[in-house]
Amino acid sequence: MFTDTSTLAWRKSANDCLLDDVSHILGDRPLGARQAQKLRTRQALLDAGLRLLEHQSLSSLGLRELTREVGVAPAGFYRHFRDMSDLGVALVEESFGSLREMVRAIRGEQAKADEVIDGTVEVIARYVREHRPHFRFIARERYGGVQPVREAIADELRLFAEELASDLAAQPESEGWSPQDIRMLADLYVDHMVMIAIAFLDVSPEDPGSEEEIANIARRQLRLIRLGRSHWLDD
Amino acid sequence: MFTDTSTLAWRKSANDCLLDDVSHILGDRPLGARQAQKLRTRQALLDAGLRLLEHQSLSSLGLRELTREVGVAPAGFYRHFRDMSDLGVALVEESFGSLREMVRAIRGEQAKADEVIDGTVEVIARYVREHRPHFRFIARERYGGVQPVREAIADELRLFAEELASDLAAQPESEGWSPQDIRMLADLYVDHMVMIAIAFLDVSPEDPGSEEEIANIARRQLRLIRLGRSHWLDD
DNA sequence: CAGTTGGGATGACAGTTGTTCACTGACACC
DNA sequence: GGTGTCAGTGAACAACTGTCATCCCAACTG
Repeated sequence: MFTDTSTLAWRKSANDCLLDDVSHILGDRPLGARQAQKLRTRQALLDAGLRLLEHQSLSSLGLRELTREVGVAPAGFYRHFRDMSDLGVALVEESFGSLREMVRAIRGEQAKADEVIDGTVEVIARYVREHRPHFRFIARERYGGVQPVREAIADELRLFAEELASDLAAQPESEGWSPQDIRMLADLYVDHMVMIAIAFLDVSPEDPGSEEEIANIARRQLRLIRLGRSHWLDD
Repeated sequence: MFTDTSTLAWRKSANDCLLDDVSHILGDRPLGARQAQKLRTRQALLDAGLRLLEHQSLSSLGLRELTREVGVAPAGFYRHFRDMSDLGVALVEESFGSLREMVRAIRGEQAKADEVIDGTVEVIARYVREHRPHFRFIARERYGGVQPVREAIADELRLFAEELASDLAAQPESEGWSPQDIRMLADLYVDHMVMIAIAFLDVSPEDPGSEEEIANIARRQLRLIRLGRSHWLDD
């Protein structure tokens, strides 16, 4: 009798607002209700973590605090993650996963310079708008207290910079550029795109006025960098 | 008999490597051994905090952990700070205090563009070299979990950007520039100087090779921005 | 020289924390 | 249909946390 009620209580707390989100991961194939349930609680831990991390940093997030939020016994946490920094790394992957989608949109289209800049700023704004908790987490932990998480973020950003560098190298404006210079330009761009995203972060909640102001500044900054790029080989 | 030993033990732990550091604050005037002692323990708390914060973030630093390090009773902490974020704000002021000195050195001298850039990068490198714990703290907490500290850092950086903007406005290259454009350039510079400092942070310990490499990249990035600046009004 | 002040020590308070353990019962597989 | 696997449980652990009222005694004031 007790087992039933407790199971139901767990079902309720673990499932709400999750069933749809993971269904596409499971696919149409029967993956076994067992593993599906495990994935669902794992996702519930990640979601609750992201929620709690909106107003604190990972190093101050308690294991019990998290499991309490999900409605799982403290010990259950260890079935999914070795420790808190393990969960943090998983959150990093999740965050950059959703980012990568949006980036591909930009990489694909070839347009003239100003359109690229406008599109870039718009994609950054949209990413922050639609994934604010994710990016807030990234910004907090990029130089935060948990080493493995810091390294995971650094790796993702390095990867991002490398992709951008190869994109830049393929452009006609890069003729005569050394690989090192292209890389330093890519780093400059990546750093500033992160700064732009952070600027959106602090102001965005339903305030289209200042969001547009930030976007305006961001566009001009990117344009200035592009201007410097186009005169790099002038002597 | 017990009181003596405990007092001595406290004296020892609170004073080491501190007596010289605060002497210039106390001045030559007799300030009262009473208040001098208070200042000394306050400073000891700040120093120990900075030491402990080298490998963790402020939100995870415990009050007892800190007082234990200093050799002071836990309750004694409240004589000097209301709470941890109060100490954090004090550390922010301390950090930017030492930075401000070095910045004035750059602001004063007028030289040609490349020399300014080289000097800037050198000053950043020196600041990180000589005040690594301070800057590590700033980098960690700039977007960290403690709101008052975050705001204190943001205020200091805004002040810094405003000073830089007024410097830029006074330069002949800024003729025809709108105040908004000058401000956006100043923000761009400040953000990147912070990024440069962070880059120095991760690599500096007795590795002149990679320090010089970072400096090289930083110089080229700043030069590219300056190039963009000088063509901003080209049409 | 007394009296007051206040920096600091003390010890206990009531919670909280991360981690481990044996255990259970629903699922998956043969 | 029986059996092993394993996600999740709940209790117990020791260590830790911030906060408080209280006392001590050196340092200041008059």
